Amino acid sequence: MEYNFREIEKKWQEFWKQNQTYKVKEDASMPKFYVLDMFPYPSGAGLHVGHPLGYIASDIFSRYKRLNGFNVLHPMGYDAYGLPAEQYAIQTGQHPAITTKQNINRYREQLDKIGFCYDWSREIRTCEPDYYKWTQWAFIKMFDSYYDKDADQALPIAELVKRFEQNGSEGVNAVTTRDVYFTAEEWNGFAEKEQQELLMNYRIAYLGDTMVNWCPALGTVLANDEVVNGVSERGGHPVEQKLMRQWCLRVGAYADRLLKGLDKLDWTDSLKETQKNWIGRSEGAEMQFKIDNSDLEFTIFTTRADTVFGVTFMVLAPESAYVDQVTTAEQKQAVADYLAATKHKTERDRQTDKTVSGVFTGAYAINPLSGKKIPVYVSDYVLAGYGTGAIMAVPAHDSRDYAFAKHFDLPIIPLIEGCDVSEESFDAKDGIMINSRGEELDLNGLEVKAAIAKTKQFIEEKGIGRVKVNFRLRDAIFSRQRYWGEPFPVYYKDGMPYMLDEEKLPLLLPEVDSFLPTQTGEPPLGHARNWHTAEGYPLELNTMPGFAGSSAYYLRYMDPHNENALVSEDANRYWKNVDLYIGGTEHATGHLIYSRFWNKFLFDLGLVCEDEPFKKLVNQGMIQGRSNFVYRIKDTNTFVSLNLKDQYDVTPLHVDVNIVSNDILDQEAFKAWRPEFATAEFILEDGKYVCGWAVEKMSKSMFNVVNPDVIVDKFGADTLRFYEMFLGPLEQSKPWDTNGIDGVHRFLRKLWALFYKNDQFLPTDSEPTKDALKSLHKLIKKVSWDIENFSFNTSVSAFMICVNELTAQKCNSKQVLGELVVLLAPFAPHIAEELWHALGHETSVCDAKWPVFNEEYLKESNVVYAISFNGKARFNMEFPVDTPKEEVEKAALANENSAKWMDGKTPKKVIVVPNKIVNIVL
RNA sequence: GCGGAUGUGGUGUAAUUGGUAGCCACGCCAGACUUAGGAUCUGGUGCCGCGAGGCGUGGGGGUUCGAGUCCCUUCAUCCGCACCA
Repeated sequence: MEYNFREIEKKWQEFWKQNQTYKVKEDASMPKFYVLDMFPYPSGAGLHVGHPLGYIASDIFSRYKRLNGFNVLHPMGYDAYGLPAEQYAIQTGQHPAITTKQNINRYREQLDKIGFCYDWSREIRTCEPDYYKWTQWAFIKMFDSYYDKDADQALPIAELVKRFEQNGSEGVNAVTTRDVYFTAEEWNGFAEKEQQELLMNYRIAYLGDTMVNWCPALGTVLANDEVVNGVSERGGHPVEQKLMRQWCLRVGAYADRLLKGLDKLDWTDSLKETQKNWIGRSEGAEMQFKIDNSDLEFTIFTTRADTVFGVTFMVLAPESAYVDQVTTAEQKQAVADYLAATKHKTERDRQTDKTVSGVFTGAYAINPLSGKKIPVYVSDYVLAGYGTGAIMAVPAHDSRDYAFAKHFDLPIIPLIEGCDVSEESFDAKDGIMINSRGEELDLNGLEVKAAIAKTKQFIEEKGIGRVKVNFRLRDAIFSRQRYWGEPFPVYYKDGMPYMLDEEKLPLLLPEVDSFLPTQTGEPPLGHARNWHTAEGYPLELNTMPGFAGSSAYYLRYMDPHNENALVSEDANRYWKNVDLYIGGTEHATGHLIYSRFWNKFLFDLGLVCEDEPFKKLVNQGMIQGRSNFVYRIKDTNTFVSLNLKDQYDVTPLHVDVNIVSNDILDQEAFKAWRPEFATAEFILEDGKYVCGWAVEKMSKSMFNVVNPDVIVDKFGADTLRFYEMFLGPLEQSKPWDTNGIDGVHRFLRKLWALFYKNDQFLPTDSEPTKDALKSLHKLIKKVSWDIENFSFNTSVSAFMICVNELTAQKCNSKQVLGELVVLLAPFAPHIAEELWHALGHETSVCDAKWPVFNEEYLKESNVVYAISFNGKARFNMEFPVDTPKEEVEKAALANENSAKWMDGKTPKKVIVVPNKIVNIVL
């Protein structure tokens, strides 16, 4: 019997479906394990061979855990809202729901062929109402909550209102957009609208004014990467910075917890580091500076409080509210011109353009410690979004301030002993302070760190500032002027937003005639008819961004059909959180931050039992494309093989990798590929046409996309699964190279040959040999360790070695082969299932037991030691196992060969190494 | 600029975590059987050298009886973040 993978794979995929082999239920008698893949956005291009890499790894791990007695939750679904479907809709008029559904069907078909153990009864799609109902629901909860700093958690806004009614803002320590103070009397006297506006300052989901890239011609907000040189990437329309009222999530309130939570997680250091940088905690101080001859004062943030005596000017961000207030009449025009100029720069331009620019406001501030008068400037190197949007400039010790000071010829005062600031600033935070004595504060002679501490203490005592921790992490902008996204459960009354009743959820995405913005510049939902509540209040026109639906999806898999809750308490208690999450590193600062935030919020409300969603996270590497080239002799239709091409004047052309095998071109397929090549002629080497190759991104335009279906059809799913793992370490990026897949396929055939020779079934009930048990147990040990440590590529090699050994031994023991099949099941489930049944088992190999490793089988009767002199191995000696070190040492020295190598010298030292080496140092 | 990673045969990689570097494959070479199949099997294959032997993990230095692995330094490549005060 031949290894007919097509028949085998079809047969068992059908069997698993019939028997619902992969369906899981909560079962208190079994330990749970939750393995999750980052769910895909179903794009029109379908899966290429790089996509399943992580899925295969998680599938292996899931199956392994199941064989080890765990109740494994391993679900799959689709992140179905997104831009490409909408853009396709704009171009073709095809409704995004239709394209999305088609794409999902295609994905599913491709996934099914690979033989994953997903429980498809738990599938979710973010664009389905029974799913996005819970996205909308969570949004309402966020709207109805505020972040209490004393409790260090989110609390119901209703409780806050009660406190306002009794005591006003007094004693409330909450995360806010800006500081506000009012009494209970004032609060109770406010009209409804005023109260709502004040509460917006506290809500976790709030309407806020944020700076965006606004493109008036397109009527939409653009992301930074959609803007090039101040114009839109599509159409070249001007883009400006605009303050827009948008829904925001107060992610910043969770900054500290998001940072601290990382310590508990089993993530890679590099990923944790990326998140740490993104959150960007920095300790410093806020300080007030008064404006000369005015009651005005403004606050700055600094991490270098010690350098306050070196402040020679102040700088405000162009967007700072202080700018208008401090600018003098004489400077009004100059400042206005500068602001107009910066307005047309995108944030990205401002970051790339390092030339110094700025303008004097005419105002002077007073240094609160030295009493000196210092000029106040406006410059776009100060960001409105960080700290207070204003800085004290210390040119001697900050390179940006230094550049500014040089440009505007402002004084530079060195504050650290021995530093040279004639050419550049001295930014390092160490040294002894000088030039830092004021009337009340003297920092001279102190180390920088001590000086920072002393200054902080001083300004707090004097009430001119306070210690402050700042985060780089900003609140998430949550509005998109798009159609294909979750509608907000929001309506407007008197210009203020209100939430729909939870019973009214889901608020269905309405039909529209056009997916473009309206004539008046409203988002696409402006086209919807009857887009208002029953009472006639207008509904929100924005939709939610991509990360909304993916933030809590992992919870929904626990209880996907629950109509009354996102997840029931029981299901959540059982499954808790994700034990293993596998996905790309590109989500490090997006999805993985938002999702943690979203989960912590639900945790605060007591709705979920774990405060971190993903315990262990593994990032699989990207699979790049391996392009092939043919070389056309210029102005001809003749193509020359790779190693002869230098003899001609040639143009390399990309050729479809699917008509090339092991870099040999299929000439007939090439002629049929495109009409212009039908008459192609070839100059061959050794009768073959050899193609060139290069590693490039996998994309249609490079003709290097390899489709998993094609591989499955040619070699089988088990070969594909094995080969993807064999390619290299999971976390590493690597090019796909179909060359080499033969080796893995050959291995599966060798395995098959252990069971079948012609039509004869080889395994018998014979007693396993010592050698066979040794080969097997070596494999059990290796594969178990490898799977636990995600070292799948080395496992594949171990399988090959084991099968080679068993073949050489002519092993036919059912016992040994049976255990081998179980070890194989996570990697190559189809062939494993087939052989498992061939061995006489009735039930699925998925329900088998993982073999138990027994050290005894690996023990050798004799041990060979390499005898080395000064680290160089010279000859071998054999000892019975467990010979004491001392005896080995003695015997080695007494050996006649040793005498030759020692040449009469006395050894200085003899070391018996656990690795069976005796090193004699002369 | 800051941070993270990686550097081993012609190629993908491995190395019991400080213990004989190159496992397992691809490719290549030779042979067998076939003979148009990109099939299968066996053997060989780091480099230099006829050889004994020598040299070899990006380069240089160090620790050690012993270094791909640890330390210092340097180069190269890749990936994040980037005027964050």
